[in-house]
Amino acid sequence: MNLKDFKYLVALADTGHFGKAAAKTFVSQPTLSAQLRKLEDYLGVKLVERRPKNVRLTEVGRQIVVRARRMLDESNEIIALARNNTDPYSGKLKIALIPTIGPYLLPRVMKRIRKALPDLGLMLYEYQTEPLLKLLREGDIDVGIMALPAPPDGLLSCELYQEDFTVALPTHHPLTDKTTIKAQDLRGHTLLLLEDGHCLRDQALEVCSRVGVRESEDFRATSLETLRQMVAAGLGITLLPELAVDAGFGSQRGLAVRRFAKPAPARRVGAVWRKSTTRAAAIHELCGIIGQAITAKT
Amino acid sequence: MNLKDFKYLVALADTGHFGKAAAKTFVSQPTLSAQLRKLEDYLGVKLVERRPKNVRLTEVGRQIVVRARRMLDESNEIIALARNNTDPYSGKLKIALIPTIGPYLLPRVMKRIRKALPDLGLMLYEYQTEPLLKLLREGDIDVGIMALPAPPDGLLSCELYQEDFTVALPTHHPLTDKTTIKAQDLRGHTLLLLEDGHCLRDQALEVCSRVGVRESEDFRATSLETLRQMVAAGLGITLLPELAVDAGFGSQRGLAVRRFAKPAPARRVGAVWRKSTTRAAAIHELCGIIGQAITAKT
DNA sequence: CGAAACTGATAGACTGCGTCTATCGGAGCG
DNA sequence: CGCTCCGATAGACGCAGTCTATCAGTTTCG
Repeated sequence: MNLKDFKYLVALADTGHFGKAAAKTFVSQPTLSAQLRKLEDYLGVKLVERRPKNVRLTEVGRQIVVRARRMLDESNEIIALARNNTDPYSGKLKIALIPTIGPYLLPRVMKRIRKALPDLGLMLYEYQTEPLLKLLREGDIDVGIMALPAPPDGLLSCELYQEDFTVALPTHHPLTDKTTIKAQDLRGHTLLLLEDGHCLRDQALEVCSRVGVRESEDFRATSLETLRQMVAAGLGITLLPELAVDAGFGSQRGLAVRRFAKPAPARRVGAVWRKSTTRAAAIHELCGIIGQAITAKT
Repeated sequence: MNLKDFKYLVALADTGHFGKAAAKTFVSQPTLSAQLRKLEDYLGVKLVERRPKNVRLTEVGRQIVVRARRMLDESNEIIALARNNTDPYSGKLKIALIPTIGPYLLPRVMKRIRKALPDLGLMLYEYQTEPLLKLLREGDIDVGIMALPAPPDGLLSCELYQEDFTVALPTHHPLTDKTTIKAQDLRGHTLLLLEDGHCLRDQALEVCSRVGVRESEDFRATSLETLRQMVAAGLGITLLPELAVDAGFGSQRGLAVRRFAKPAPARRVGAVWRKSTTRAAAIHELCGIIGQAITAKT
């Protein structure tokens, strides 16, 4: 049983004439005749009544033509669906960012992306690194944007930019006197950090642990913004990634930011995707745009 | 684009595994692989993402699978539809009878037909000969039951039975004295007939015109029953086909019936259908049953 | 009433597609 | 580092779909 056979049948139903139906379907009349006979044999039912002057559908034939039409409609819809998705830069692209990047990166790049890839439907998600990687591997999302390095198994990645860490201090904190800060300067100060699961927490700890900074024991921020508020309230200091510094959410009152002395500790931010992805073209384009946007603004 | 390809695709969507999908569709793995690739090439879209451990559908792939499933459902429905109609003695059969036969023949045969062809859905209609033949030729009905001969163009027919004409008289009519009547005996009596269009009218006229019976000028009955009532009321005499005599509709009071002397004038009643009909088997069976029923009872 | 026209069926040949078996290449796993 | 699993590739084969040419049965018209 073949889709073409049903095309022939429907054409015959429309024209009531073998020759015209054949012309309509761009085959010879014997072909249509034979194929229709084959279909009738296969179904074990007479579909049309051949009459000297024209052809009339059987009762069963009529019922079957209804279904056949629906089938052909579906097939056309499939073709249309495929045609609309032929453009590799169209369709949905599911992209997840970690919480310490998303809110600060997106405002800087979304406008450019929309302009460069207007047909790309970006679906944005926010997950911490571990669940993000899990969803990525399972195919629930197409791209992850996170701190590199990413585990190499089945994944590819591309660095988008590096961002230095900065030190966020209460306005009247002694360290505000310095224009640049060295890691050792942090010794003895109380460090406020994000809760477990945020990679930024681990990165900050790695910077500070070498010089013996002690972490505030009874506090774990759930987001960078609350962390920022706590620092402004004078409860301690923290490290902020560069992109998060200028984000003008709420007021910056009570908060001072100082850069590290070169070479400043930094993290690499990149995009990660499956080797086997079908959206490589769109992803590469996306990476180019984001990289360009960040380096241009910095 | 082929239905099988979509079967492969759906199987792959279900199993997430080329080998298993191939087994499920009873082909080799390379076959399924090649056909799927062909489908992707044809549509110009990647449908599945081949991953080392299992396979995942593309976004487009998922959308297409939905349609593909619908298509396969339709095709299965078509097969089921055909299977249920494979029995030539099932399905609808549209049968029309002329008014002077239908009400008298049907009560004698319907029970037998239902018993012998329980799956045959009889659709019954009543038309005079001319419109009946028109509908028959156009395929709106499958069989006509009428007085023979039928015009031969594109039609076949089969005699079911012969029925003698009888003379219907008011109870106290002089002709009731005779046990059998000759055509000449009718001379000088007033003949009541059906309105134009009924073939029985023409048949009765043919019997009587040779002997110079005059028809009542201002009266045309619309049905045999009204005709019968008029005769019983003493307004004239008429000819009744044999089958209509014993039909016990209403009372027979005031009505006497006499047979013609042999050879009695008669009409042949038969079934008529298109040469090109697809229901020949059912029709032949039907004719056999009706013929048997009538000859058995007579 | 007979010839022409029209319609669908049949015959026979050819081509290409779908299918198979055998094998490869690559990735993950112990 | 070798084993295993999975999908892709190669090459051969056979049938199914298609074509052209022609037939057979009806209808139509001069």
